[in-house]
Amino acid sequence: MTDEGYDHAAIERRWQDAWEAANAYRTPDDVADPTYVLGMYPYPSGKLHMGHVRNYTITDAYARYRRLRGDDVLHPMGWDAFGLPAENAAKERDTNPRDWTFDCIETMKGQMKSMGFGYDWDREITTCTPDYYRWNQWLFTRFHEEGLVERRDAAVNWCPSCETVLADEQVEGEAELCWRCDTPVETRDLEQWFLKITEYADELLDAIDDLEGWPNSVRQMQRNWIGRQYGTELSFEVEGHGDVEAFTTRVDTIHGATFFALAPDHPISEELAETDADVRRFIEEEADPDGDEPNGVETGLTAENPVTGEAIPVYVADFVLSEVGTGALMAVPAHDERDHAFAEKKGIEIRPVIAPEPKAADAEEADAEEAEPTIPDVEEAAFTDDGVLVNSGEYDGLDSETARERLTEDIDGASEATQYQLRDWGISRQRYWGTPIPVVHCPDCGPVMVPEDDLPVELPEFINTTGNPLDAAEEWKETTCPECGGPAERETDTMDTFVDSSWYPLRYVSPDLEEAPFDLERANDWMPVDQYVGGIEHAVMHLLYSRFFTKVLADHEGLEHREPFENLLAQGMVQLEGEKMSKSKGNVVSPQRIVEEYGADTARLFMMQAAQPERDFDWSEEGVRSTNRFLGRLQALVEEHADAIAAADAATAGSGAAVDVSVEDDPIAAYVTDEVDAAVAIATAEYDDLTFNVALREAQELVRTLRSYADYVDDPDPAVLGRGLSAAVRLLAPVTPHLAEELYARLQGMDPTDDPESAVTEGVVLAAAWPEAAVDRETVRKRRRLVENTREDVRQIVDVAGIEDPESIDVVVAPDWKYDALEIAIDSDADNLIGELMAEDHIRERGDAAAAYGQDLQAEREALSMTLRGDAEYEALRAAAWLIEREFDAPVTVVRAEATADDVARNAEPGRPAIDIEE
RNA sequence: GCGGGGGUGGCUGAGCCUGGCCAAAAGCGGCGGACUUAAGAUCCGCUCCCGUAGGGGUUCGAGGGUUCAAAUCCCUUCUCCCGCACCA
Repeated sequence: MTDEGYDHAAIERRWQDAWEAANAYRTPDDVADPTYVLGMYPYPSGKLHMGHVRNYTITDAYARYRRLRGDDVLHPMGWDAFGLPAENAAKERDTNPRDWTFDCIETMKGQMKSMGFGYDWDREITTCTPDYYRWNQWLFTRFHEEGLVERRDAAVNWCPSCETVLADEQVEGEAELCWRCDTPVETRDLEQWFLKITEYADELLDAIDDLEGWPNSVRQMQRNWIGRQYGTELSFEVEGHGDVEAFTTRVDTIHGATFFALAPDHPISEELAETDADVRRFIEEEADPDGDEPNGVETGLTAENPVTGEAIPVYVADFVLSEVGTGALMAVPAHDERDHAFAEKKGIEIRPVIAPEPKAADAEEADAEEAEPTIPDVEEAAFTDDGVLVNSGEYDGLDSETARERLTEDIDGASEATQYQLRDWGISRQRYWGTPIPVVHCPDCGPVMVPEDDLPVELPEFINTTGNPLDAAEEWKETTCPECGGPAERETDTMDTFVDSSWYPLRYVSPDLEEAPFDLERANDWMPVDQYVGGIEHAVMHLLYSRFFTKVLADHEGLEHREPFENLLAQGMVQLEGEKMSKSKGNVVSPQRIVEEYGADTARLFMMQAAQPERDFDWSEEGVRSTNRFLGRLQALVEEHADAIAAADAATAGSGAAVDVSVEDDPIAAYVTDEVDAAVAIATAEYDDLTFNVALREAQELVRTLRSYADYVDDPDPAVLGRGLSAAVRLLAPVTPHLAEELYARLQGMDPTDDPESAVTEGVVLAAAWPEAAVDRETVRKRRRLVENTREDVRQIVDVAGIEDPESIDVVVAPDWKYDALEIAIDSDADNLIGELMAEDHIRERGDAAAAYGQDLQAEREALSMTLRGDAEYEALRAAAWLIEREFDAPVTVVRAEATADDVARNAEPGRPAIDIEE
């Protein structure tokens, strides 16, 4: 690097030390309602990767921004410290998960500090400490008391490689692979602990509509996951087996049910397998629930259709899933594609009972004899839409929806039923490194909750074994029953780590509290999290479980919030050449290297200005270098002028207070002042929206303008330049905090290298206020457009007219009466605009000119919009005149139309000055 | 299949909700110029077509429609991406 580099290492170190010494990011317990900004806490895997850096730069930038705006901010960090990788790593390295985890935490914490993330480390939480996980246990017992915990024998997803059970959510794709190690998942029957999240299924689903601060994609994914369906539950009597429950959403098609199907693991199927060799062979060998082809075997039994009394054949079929509905279904080949395929294969009758709704037009034509529905041809393909019933006896002619209601009412034992795809949450894991489930198994009393006073149940020392280390910890396992005092054994399963993360935002509120998981009163004040940021991979699991926990805590613990996260941002990926960075692809860019080479500020700024936070973007070394150069130039610019600025007026320049510059005295300074306001107005709005990329572009643009000013003018006004630099530095401060602090101190005449203490205590951006803009965005937009259009017009004229070397350029701003006329035209709804205009004396006086302009206005009537007023346009153009002079190397005169010759002024309109160029 | 989000100038990508200063931001790439011994960096322009005074023409996946006016609203259609899925 060259003359433009700056000593990022020294600067970053200096300010990181300063912040730490000043405890700058501490949020005291007594603040009323801080803005709660949270990034998803990381799993301490060893090193920070780019995804982390992006995630936490977003939250840090937003937290810093809110702080500069004067908010109290809560911005904590912690560790999702339980989990399988620690166990595997411990085995590999012959250590234990605890030491390995804490090593990782130390490393990552150091990296976070070197990135300059401003966390309240006094609130740090680490889920693998008894201080934290005791509350998982406590919550488990509370859930139990409220009837939200269940122990049942369940077929579970078992990963043979991880030797543990997985939640449904942790099984990926059609191939059913373990989310961690991609091993095909097997099924096992085990006694498992479940949290009854299904009790909250309706609320979890319905409340999604109100999560307006969440991305639609995530909301939709949760809706799908919960998968609520309304239908009918009814029973078919299967000969020899009594009533068998089936669920259907299409009871209107029941007259077309031509067979009945059972899942291979349905109790009846299993019973049949014992005596029927064909059924057994099918279940054991042929059934392939993952295959595309529906397969099945006839049982020889029949089921009685509860409506028609008809006896239909019963099959065991592999496309029937025991987890869906009741594991048994009435099949209607005519109106269901899957049933149709199966019926075709087995030669089962396909009987249409729904016809398309006759078209309204047809109905009218055939009015007299009532439009007969046309029975669809279902031999080739099923007709799956709703329609009108046919071949359905007394129900003929009803529309599907009405028929469903009527049939559900009429059929004996049938009832409306709701099905969910959401299952209860199995939290048992046969692993060591997690929260021990606080249960004791007594031969006499059965499973007994560990009493609150005996919590936490702490993990024993790690034992390196192939199975579950807790099972091998004999001494630990042996205990007495809390109820009868007899000998008993501890539960050896631990909890899914998603339990830990389901309530951790609450723990930050009172991380050291010993009486409860969280301070209720403060949590009520501080929650919910105002802005949550993390990866889309948690769209369902973590975010759904957290919502569930929050609702339970609201119902039973007095929490006054039912949702944990008000606004959610799912950040995009950091890619390299369009591909996700991953170790296996070997295309990983190390944040550490970037920080060492360019500094944390460069890394942060590059990431934030590269793209909107929710978008994927490509890492580019070139982009990083150019960002680094930008910071170098900014630093040099401040350095060059700092002394003059500080000397001129430390109070004014440093604080960025309004500077009084008139266009008359110093048009260029006025232009710069306007641009400072413009940048502040826009960047502020963009920071509010978390569109850092736009905000930062504005800040960078401002620096460019300031540099042009300093270069173009012989002696730039230190007050003007100082105000601009001070604003620019603060606009960048959320993203490049170290350099911002350094430069802010310099602008106030301090030398942080000589006098770090006072620079820290007096100069910090942290203590400064966000810059204020003297204009609104709309004015900025109009002003910039005017200047830009005018410059472009001059260029065009010069170009089209072939003017080689302009002698002088006159810019004539329209007379006030035209602005008045424009305003009247916009407000007016009169047919004859000219008449209305001529009613104004001062316009009528203009004679032909007024009539001509009136006609123009009339012609574009609907498209008119208000510009700045004449004097504002005049000022803006005067201030910008230097840009034109600089470009064409010719003097530019900006005048009002009143002060110039009529023939030129005639062309001037609001928003569009007349231009006259002398060759 | 169901649900969600897209298709914009050489590329990336804003705009679309709330129609009109939108031939359409910004960045990249390309071209020209300034600076420099030179390169790099930086700065100033240009980058759909035509045009000797700011003009005109044709564009925003395709086709229709609404409107004085459509990239923006409506309908149809093609296509890409993401999530879920033998879901009863």
